[in-house]
Amino acid sequence: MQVARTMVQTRGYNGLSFRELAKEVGIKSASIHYHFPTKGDLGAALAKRYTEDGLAYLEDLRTGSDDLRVWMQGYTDIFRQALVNDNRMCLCGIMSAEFDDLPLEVRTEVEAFNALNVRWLTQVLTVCRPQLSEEERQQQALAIYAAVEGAQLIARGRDDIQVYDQTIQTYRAVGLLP
Amino acid sequence: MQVARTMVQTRGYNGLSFRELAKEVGIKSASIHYHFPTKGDLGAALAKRYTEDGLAYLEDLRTGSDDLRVWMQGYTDIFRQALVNDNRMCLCGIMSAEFDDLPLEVRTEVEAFNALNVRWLTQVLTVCRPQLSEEERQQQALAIYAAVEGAQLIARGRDDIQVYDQTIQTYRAVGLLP
DNA sequence: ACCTGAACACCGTTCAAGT
DNA sequence: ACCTGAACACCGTTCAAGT
Repeated sequence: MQVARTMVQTRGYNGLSFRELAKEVGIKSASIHYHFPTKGDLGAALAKRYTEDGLAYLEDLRTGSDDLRVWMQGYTDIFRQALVNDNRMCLCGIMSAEFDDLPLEVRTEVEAFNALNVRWLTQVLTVCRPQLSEEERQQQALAIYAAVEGAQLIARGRDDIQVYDQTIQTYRAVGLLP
Repeated sequence: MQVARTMVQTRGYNGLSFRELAKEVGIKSASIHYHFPTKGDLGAALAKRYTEDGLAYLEDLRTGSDDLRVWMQGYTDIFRQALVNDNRMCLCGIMSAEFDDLPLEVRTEVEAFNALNVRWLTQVLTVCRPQLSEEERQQQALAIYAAVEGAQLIARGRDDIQVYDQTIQTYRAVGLLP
């Protein structure tokens, strides 16, 4: 699954190949089908674990500090890290782009990841923008998440980490990011 | 090329199939290779024309009105239109996600599209935010473009046009969009 | 319980052959 | 100038067969 995750993050769900994956881990492609009957099963499992890992990271981040700056820095850093690491993308970001090609079970997991991000960001906004209504907070959280994913997408298209850093910086300067 | 463009916008570059495309337009896949020797040639041609169409649209928009609101509404509307139209994505946005799989000639065209957007937005910012330096304007233009692409990406992942509208609205409220 | 080889219908690509 | 059929090595998937 480690290898498969990296493949999807660099080449997308459509770019993930059972045969290539099998070669990488030293078994035959038919053997992978024993563990994950279809590509959809593998994709869903990948997105599920990705979301679980993200949840653990974000929980640690929030409990490990009470500094808003640390929280947001930690948040934008995960997306930054993917780019630094071989110009990869967020697993669910790249899968969102392929949405129409995604089996139903994969879509569900991608949606769960989106929901996680919006939920976490909404909680952060509860602390730093208490004057807003819950609905306004959720909309801002969604906007922040969308903007960060967009920054990653464009920076990747340029293969330039500076594009990401400058865009995040601009989001901050303009007040979109707390 | 019309059919191919739609295919990429819904399923991505990797989801584009010569055989399926051939069936759709009523010839054999080998015949398409006569016009576009490789998939990269087709992809590059698609991105090139897409950029040309975008350029024409944005030029008309800017010369057809001198109202900033009309300009920005027109800008966010093209990206909105793709979603309304069968939940499609910006051709170059979806290709950015598949960047590592893209042949060099396609990458070049994707970059040209990015550059076009940043250039146009920078010009708009020259009018409405003249106090900024040229460099600041370019960075803001890039941030706006990235945020709009991100909004489209996330809205598509939810198959919900309201997510796009609300996110754009939030960008506006927060001052990211003029 | 886990793996494999062989088969199936797909894919991009090539090329000799047709009009 | 444009198209085609057949071949090549790829793909996900299935399944009978092995340990």
